[in-house]
Amino acid sequence: MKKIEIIELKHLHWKLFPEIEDKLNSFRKVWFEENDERLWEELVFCLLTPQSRAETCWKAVESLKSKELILNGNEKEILSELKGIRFKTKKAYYIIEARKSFNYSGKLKIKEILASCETPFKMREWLTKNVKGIGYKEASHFLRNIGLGDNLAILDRHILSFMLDMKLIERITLSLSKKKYLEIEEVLRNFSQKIDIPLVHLDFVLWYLKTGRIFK
DNA sequence: CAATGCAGGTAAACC
DNA sequence: TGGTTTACCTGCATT
Repeated sequence: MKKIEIIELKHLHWKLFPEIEDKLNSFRKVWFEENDERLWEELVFCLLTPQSRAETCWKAVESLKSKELILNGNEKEILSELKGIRFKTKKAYYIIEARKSFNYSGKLKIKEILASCETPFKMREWLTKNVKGIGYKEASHFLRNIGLGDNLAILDRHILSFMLDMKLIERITLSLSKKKYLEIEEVLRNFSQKIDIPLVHLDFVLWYLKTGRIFK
C-alpha cells in the first residue's frame, strides 16, 4: 500500500462518510431490532473469519442456515459445510462449544447475556473470556458487526501495518496480548480523534483505500 | 507443474 | 507470571 497522507485520509473520509454511516446503521439494526438467531449468525461468522476469506465464511454461514445446521447441526455436520475455511476442524468445535454456552433449555440467549455486561467494552471482555476461539480482534469485529463497535478498534493485520506506516507503533508482533491490544487500541483511538475520523469509520476508510470497496 | 510462502488469529504449550 | 513460540490447516499467488 502506498504511503498515506493524513490530508488524503480526511478527504477520502468526507467522500465516504454517508456510505459508511449507512453501513453502520444497518449494523446497529442487528443489535436493536434483530433476534438471538441473527446475533448467533454474526458470531459464527466471526468464529470462522481468522485467516480465512470473509466471502468464503459468509457462504459457509449461508449454507449452514439453509440446511438448518447453524442452530442444531452436530460438529461433524457443521464441519462438512466449512469447505475452504482454514482451521475448520477447530472452528467447527468452537461453534459447537459456543452454541452450548449460549443455550438455555433449548433457547439461544446471547442478547440478554451481552446486555448484562452493560458496555461494549465489558461485552468484549466477556466474549474473550467465555467464548473459545474469540480473541480481542474477533470480539471487536463481532461487536462492530452488530452495531456496538463505535469505540472499539479491530486490530487486524491491515490496521496494524497502517499504524506502522504512520509510525503509531514501532513493530508488528506475531500475537497481541490483552495488554498490548488495549494499548495499541488507545493509540489508534487518539489518532482517530486527531484526524477527526471516528474510530469505527477508520477501518472502512483504510479498507476502501486498499480495495476500492466499502463492504467487507 | 511442483515447491514454496504466506494469509484480515487464537489457544495452549513453553520457558 | 507473563511474554513468546507453536499448532492448528487450507487456498492461492508466486517462482
